[in-house]
Amino acid sequence: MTQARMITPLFVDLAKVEHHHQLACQSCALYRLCLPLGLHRDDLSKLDQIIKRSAGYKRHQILFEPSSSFKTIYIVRSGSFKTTISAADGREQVTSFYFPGEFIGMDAIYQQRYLSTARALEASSVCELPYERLQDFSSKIPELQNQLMTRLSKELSSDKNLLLSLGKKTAQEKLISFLLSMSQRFSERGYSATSFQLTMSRGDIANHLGLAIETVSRLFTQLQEQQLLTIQGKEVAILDLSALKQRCG
Amino acid sequence: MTQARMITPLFVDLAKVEHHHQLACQSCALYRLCLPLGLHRDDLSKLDQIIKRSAGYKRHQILFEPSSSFKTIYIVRSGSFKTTISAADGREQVTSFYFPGEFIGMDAIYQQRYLSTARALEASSVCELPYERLQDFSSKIPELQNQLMTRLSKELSSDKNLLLSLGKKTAQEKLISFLLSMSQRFSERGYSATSFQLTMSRGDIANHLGLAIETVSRLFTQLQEQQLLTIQGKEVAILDLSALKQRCG
DNA sequence: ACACTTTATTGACCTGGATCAATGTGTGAA
DNA sequence: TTCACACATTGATCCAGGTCAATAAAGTGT
Repeated sequence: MTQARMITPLFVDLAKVEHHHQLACQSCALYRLCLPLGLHRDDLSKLDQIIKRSAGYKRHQILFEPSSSFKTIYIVRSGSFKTTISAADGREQVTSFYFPGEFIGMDAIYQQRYLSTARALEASSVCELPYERLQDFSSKIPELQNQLMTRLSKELSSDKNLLLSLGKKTAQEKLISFLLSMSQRFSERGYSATSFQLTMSRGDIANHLGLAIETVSRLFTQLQEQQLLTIQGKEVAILDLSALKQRCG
Repeated sequence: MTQARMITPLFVDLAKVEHHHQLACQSCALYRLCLPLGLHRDDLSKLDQIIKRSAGYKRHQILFEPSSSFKTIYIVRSGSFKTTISAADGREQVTSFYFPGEFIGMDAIYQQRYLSTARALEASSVCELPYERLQDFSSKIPELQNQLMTRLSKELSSDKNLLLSLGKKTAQEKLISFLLSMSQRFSERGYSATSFQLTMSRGDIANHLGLAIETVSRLFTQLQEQQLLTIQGKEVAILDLSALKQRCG
């Protein structure tokens, strides 16, 4: 989500205000995608007071890991993150990518312990929601409670769709599904649905989809040969969105 | 979860009361595993009034599917269920199995539409929680709200663990992880951790783990040859639990 | 007890994608 | 600008697990 790729006004102000850590939700460019949506004006300003705007995270910097104590749910403010879960022997699975307005760390509510490790994919920043205070608030503000449940349920839905990909789809279908999901998320954020910059490496994509790096690389080449997209480095241009939709299973 | 396999007092009364659809939560044998845990006596009796105890479902009967309108979250009262999610071309992925005390349908909160199809694996029954009324209640009862969030988060955790299995584990590790998860869930419910009856078919297990039926069958044979367990039909006896734990990755 | 259907096992063979290996292409530090 | 190192592509080969095929059990209804 680099500044260079912005094509609509939604994020125009983000660069300017990036350093104003205590910017109120009401004037945040993410308002339409974020938690406060649907909250009353005065509820929102109360919520505002418990939210801490963090300093930035650098590429590869850890936001939390299983050894961190769970106190906070994070919302991406700018940039992007990945979460990974580890097997006993160190094998890792990239479970999700997160973009502005999305919540990270909700799987820690059960067990009060982060299940996964979250790392920045690029220079990024987050808002921190102290979970205990969020609980207090949401018992007073039904709409907030509703938002939290909806977000949890949304993550559940996307994990279940990924299960379908991992369990039943071919390598090509997996990669196309992934690209379409990226396309949709960029477009929801006011960027082009057909031309965007991936923030994760080929290795991250391959791992996330249960494939080898080489397979991902070959598939990109193949999709280019079929004139469905172009890709150079991290820059993707989708040439035939509907053809891709037909091939994703 | 057949009556024949009960070995502790936890479920002793369940057979007798099975037909009392309006049995109160307070006297339900599932109390310790279920939603009401931690609720005050009077809150509980209020909750009781919005819960509907359903009639039974037969093996293979559908509890809900994506075309059903979302109004209800279900809790398994007896028996077991599976949920499947479908690709456009009809391929299905078994996303979860559900046992007594577990919640089905939480992925429908986002979008207000069931994402998956839920089917009974055996003769089963559920409690129905009308979601709207549950929302009203949980804004008055913080502990209930907390329970709901925790359940959502728990399902998120187990889905993420399944992602790790599907993405990074070998066929044998997948099957062992699955058996250990079953073992734990039976044991939480007062059944033996080492001797239990699977309620799902080989096909369901294979599908859930992203394997072919034949592979599952061969792996069972192989694990028997290695003296780690015995299996005849659906009856499993784990002979060396700790050896299995070492091999699940 | 019977026939009939569904589910599970076992063997033989095949293939999609992994692995191994070599080379090419950024990209950031000094 | 150059070095150094991480990341990406491409080709050759291999194998875990899938597919196909043939029985064998285990349910299920009559």
